[in-house]
Amino acid sequence: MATTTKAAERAQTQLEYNAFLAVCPSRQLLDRISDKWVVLILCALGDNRTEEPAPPDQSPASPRTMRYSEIARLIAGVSQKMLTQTLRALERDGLLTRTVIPTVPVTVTYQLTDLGLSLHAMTRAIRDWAQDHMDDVLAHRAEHDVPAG
Amino acid sequence: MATTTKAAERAQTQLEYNAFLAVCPSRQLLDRISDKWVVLILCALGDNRTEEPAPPDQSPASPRTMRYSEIARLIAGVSQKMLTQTLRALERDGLLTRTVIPTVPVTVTYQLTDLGLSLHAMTRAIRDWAQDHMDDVLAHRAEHDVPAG
DNA sequence: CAGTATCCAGCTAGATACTG
DNA sequence: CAGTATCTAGCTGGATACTG
Repeated sequence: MATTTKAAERAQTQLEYNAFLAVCPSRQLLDRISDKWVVLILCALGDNRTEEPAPPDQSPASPRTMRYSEIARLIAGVSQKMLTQTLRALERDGLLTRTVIPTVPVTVTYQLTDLGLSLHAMTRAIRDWAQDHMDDVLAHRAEHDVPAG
Repeated sequence: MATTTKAAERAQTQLEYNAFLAVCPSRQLLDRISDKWVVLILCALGDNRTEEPAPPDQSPASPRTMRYSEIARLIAGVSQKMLTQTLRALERDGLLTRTVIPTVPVTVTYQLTDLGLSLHAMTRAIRDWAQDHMDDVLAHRAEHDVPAG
């Protein structure tokens, strides 16, 4: 079938593609953190106090536990659909725990697991990088965008 | 206009949303690394020798310079459109340099800048995390997916 | 070889309404 | 309060064809 010539080529390269990805497991994680809501939720649960080092004597056992509505309020721009969907995915992956408290109006709390906290450390490192270098990136971008000069 | 009640509420929360993001610059970087091609290109240019520590005496000045077609071949699954588009975006952000050599069939090479290399260090750290913990994630996922038990 | 331009399918994610 | 379900618009990204 000469009709699938281009497609066959693609299929061939797909094999190399997979081989490359096989040695590059970042792809697996990529699918997880490439979702901006994942990172923002991680950010919210792992570092909900804004850059503020909490006084250790006030809340010594800061559980970093947040209710659904708290997360929704903090991240705000997220829709219910995306928030629930992302939280469930993270729960499924063992990055956070979901606790249902059968009160009259049901209460649900979320908390990062150790695994989730370790990933949060990664994303926080990236955020630190961003704080250090984002100016450079934006400067380059602006310089590259000069109309004509 | 009472017709925009819901929209108005959203607009309100958007403000909080932005405020949260304002203190969380990871959003800026997220838009950059949330693209899987970005990470794969970074991976290709920053670490094209597969985990293999190159002998320092063989290629002491390993320039990590790759031609367009080399990158295309390594990542393969990427389309020309996405590859070019992503490379240009990264060049615009100062993460890599694009060099055009006016040979008879034009030659174009790409190379990470120091800035790009530092971001690559971040993504490599994440890849290391993935290698260490992805099994846990997959185990949790499988356990969570048990049909009925 | 490297890139541009166009067309289009598929997924993402937002809005809305309803439930326990 | 916390979620589920549905509909849909918009963006992403892939295929294809053409250029210098």
